[in-house]
Amino acid sequence: MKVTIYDVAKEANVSIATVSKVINNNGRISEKTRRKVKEIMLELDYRPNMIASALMGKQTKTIGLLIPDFSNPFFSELAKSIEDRGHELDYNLVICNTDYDPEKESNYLSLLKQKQVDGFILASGFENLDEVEQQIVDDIPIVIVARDFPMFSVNAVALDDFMGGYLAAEYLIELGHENIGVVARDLYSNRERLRGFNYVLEEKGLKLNTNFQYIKEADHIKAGRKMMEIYSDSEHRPTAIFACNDLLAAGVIQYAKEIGLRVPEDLSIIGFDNTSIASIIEPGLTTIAQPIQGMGKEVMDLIISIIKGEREDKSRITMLPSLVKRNSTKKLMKEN
Amino acid sequence: MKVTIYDVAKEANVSIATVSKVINNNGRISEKTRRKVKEIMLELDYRPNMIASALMGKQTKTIGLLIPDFSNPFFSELAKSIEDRGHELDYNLVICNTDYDPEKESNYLSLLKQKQVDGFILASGFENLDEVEQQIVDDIPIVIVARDFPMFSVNAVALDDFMGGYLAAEYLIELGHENIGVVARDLYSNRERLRGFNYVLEEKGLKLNTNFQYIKEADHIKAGRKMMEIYSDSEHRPTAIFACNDLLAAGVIQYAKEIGLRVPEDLSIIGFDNTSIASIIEPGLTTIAQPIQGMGKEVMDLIISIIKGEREDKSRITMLPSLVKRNSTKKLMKEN
DNA sequence: TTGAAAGCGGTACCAC
DNA sequence: GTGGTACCGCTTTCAA
Repeated sequence: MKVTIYDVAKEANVSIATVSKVINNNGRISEKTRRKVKEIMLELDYRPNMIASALMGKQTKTIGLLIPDFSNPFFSELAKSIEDRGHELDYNLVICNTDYDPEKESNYLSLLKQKQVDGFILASGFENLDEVEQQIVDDIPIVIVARDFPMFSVNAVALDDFMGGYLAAEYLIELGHENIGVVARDLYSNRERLRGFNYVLEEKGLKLNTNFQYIKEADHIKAGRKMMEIYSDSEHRPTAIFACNDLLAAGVIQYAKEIGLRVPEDLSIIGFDNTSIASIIEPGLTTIAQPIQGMGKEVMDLIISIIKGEREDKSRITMLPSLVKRNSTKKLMKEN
Repeated sequence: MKVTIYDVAKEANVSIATVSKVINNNGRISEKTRRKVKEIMLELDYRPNMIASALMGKQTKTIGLLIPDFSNPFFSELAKSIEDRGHELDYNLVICNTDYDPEKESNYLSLLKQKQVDGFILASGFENLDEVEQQIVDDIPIVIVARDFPMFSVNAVALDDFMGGYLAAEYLIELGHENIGVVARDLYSNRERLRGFNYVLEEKGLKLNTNFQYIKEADHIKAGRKMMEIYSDSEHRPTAIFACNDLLAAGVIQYAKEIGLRVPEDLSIIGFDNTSIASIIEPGLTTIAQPIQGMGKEVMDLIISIIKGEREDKSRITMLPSLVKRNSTKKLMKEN
């Protein structure tokens, strides 16, 4: 049978109250009994049952992480960095894959609430924030990561997506491109990137390639391919593409090569995220880097400080993207 | 305040015992009271506190998953498939990234035991199985996945690694290659793959390229590059490489291209796992496919049946690999 | 400084 | 059928 606080108490000739105090390091205990009890705990290899203490209102040291899609390296790398920080701080993660499905999202939310997680980190879709607001009303600590919602009062660690799009456009234009296509999903973050992108274009008196449309496909590689197909079939094929994540960019590159376009000579491509695939594919992908490590750490630190009640006010931490140049982009050669 | 079983009982004018029976669908209850109670539960939006019932010995419906490295697509895809099946069966996953670190492994194991997870799925290193054996003694359900330990009596869902290596060798030899290099880590699974590989070589009277050595580097891409560097610097450069996972293969391809080798014309490469990166990189990677989806489902089903006490005996489910041909391999052109 | 006892929110046995 | 009640293992107040 598992050893409980009673076993320790009996063995040490003290009450369970006393044992509890030495476990939690509080209350007045003589140095002598404290040592004695500690000794017995070691001897019996006693591990407090966290379930029992959670029932008394203590924390479960467990946080729910909702992720839309594990198989996207951006999210798995983000999850890894969050988990890393959690491990340092002694928190575990219940990870849920939501497939961008609102129903799954709210199922998980209520299920994990039943399991008394200390808080939630949402990296998920949640285009509809009603559900989230409800949770906030219920006073569960929540932090949103990698997704910004300027219109809501939620704690968040987000990327400056506008700036990301801005950087991408700026660079492509600097390279001389004027006919540029975008590949994006109809998500808030992507819309922001697009907005930043268009901002620069307008500044320069340029316009987005008219074939632009939001992709629907769930499989990003395929979606990238498909969108590139649309662009390449059009009369005025873009000389450069800005893809709103690395996976989309990979799809674009694949298709471009298949139809005989050289990257970057015939087509420059810039991605977003700077996940591991950016350096795996060929040519190396120029991309807008998200500080994934940093975001993971920040979001974990933020939620824990909220759980511990260390902050009253809501915070929004905005991280800045940066341009990582590799070989998928090149100065446009004027054909004349 | 959260609504408890007492609130429901009071509101429905019954005892908590009755409510409990309704919740768990057991005991004799009149249809009338059952309906009444259910109605009240809905009305009050009552959610049983799983912590409390866990304390009474019921399951937590939570399983610990130990993974060595999230950022390896094989593991993130495996985790995803396990999570998927868990979701269907109403189990959550606490996912832990162990970085192949034995200390982290045992930390997590004991921590999650304190949290009363119903069982463990280990996809982790655990070259040293002492720890695992200890847990088995403690009677915690454990299943090992993607790692076989023929010498231990543990439940497992594993791949036939020997056969994987066998298939790889067979194919390369069929293509006419005779000087073949291997890239592998010193892990049980990799050793098995190598053994299967060598088995075929010997059959054909061939021998592994003498520059073979186990890689040490944690970063698989880099490790692949480094190993390819060793092979290419040697006098008798192999005409084909068998890399024990797709990431290693990607590294090999990168380096090969950088030094001007054409893949597959000058060098054929075959990977292992058939993760998403096999179709992302260029050329598409010929690889030995692991049935990741299937393994995820099997391992989840297996652990749950153990948890439910539906099986007495230990089982070892062996899944079979298959060869997926893409463009990184080619018939050897005899130079004469 | 220590310990008795009242919970926390359920489950399950046993009377009625 | 239904309800009283003793737990599960721990925390916390309060008295001694």
